[in-house]
Amino acid sequence: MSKKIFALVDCNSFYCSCERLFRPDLKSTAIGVLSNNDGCFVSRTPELKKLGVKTGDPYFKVKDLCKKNNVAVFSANFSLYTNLSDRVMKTLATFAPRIEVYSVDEAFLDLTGFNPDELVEYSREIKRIVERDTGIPVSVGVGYTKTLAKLANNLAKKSKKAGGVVCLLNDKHTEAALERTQIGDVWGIGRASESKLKAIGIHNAKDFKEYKNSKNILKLLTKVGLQTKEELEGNIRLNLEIVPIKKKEIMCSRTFGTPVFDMKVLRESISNYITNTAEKLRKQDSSCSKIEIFARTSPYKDVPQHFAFEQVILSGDSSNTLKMISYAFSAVEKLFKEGYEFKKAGVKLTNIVNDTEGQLSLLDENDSPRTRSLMKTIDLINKINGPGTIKSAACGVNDKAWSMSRNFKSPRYVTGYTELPKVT
DNA sequence: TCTGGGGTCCTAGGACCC
DNA sequence: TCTGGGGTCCTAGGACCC
Repeated sequence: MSKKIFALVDCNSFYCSCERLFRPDLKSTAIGVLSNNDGCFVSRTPELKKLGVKTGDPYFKVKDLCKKNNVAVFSANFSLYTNLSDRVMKTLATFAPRIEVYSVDEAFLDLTGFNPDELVEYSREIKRIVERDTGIPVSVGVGYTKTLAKLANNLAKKSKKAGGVVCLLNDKHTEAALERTQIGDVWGIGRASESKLKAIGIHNAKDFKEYKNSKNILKLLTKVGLQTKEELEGNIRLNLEIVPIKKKEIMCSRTFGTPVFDMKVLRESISNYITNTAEKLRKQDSSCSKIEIFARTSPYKDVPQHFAFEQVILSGDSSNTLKMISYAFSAVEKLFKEGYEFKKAGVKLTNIVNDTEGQLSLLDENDSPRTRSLMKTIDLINKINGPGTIKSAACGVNDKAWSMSRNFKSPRYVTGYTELPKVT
């Protein structure tokens, strides 16, 4: 059996590239895309990076800089990005027998069995075709583990010489790549782990790989950190996940466009979040028995602060939106406090179980087959006709005072429910 | 680098029990 | 009442990612 080979294909400045696709006039302009509620930057083109704007920078802090430099700023337009993402993934799927869609802008490909000597060329072909057929520029990294493919991809983005493709399939290349990669840039090593590793003299990926005392790594970073080290050594610890792993918790939270003082309005927002999470729950054929609900004031504003939290235990496992909303309502009544300006709220579903397990139970409190088929029908209608075509009255009407600010939203170039125009 | 958005998983350590 | 041993379950908060 031949050695496994992984490729990671990652879209360059994905959200910005999506906006640019429909605005060719912005070809060499600095572009930035803001998170929900126009909070902070989540995607930046190299031109914007050069101006010193970082991921996570709050927009208001660099507003002047952006104005001065004619930066094109957009509110996130997720339905557009999802739509283009699907096109990219479909194209990628034609290049490998097995593919894991890792996030909206990244996919791992199984290239096991390909001749390693031909993979640079093949990766360039992938890059070329994706760009030709979707208009989205991508980078490709190849390695013997996912972590190495990820590392290769980082270098492909950084190095001009690489032309967007880096393959780490021989020891010499790999050693050099590991040495060039700062420890904090390794996938899975965040800030906390970075400082712990630096404290014991590990500064780059090569130091980490060659560090002999695995027990110490286990102690410092737990098994997750050790797993990363082993992946850098070329030992597979993370496999391709073709079928998405079922989530153990599902969350939805939003910052409000305008503060909320009214319990009725808060209930309406919570109903929407329940609707959103319950749909995800059903999509993975699960039910849950616990809902956590929170609402909070803005910690950045000089107003009376309050963090309200309630959790409700459902009678039996459920994925029934209507039942869950009614439980959530009583929780909101408990947590709401008059006189505070709530700026953010959310829900989290936990105690998630497989539906198949639930169905074996004879408890009356679990969802009936009738309820299940009602929910399935609603999901189908919303899938065909668009989100929110059918929803609980508790969710309110479309034009909500509390909904997100999106002051820089691009027009609706595409919808999720029709074929995209051909991009040339 | 006080990182003003959203989401998920992991684990240390407490509660409880034998 | 204090102490020790050992196990399971649960949760808050840490950590990481996009």
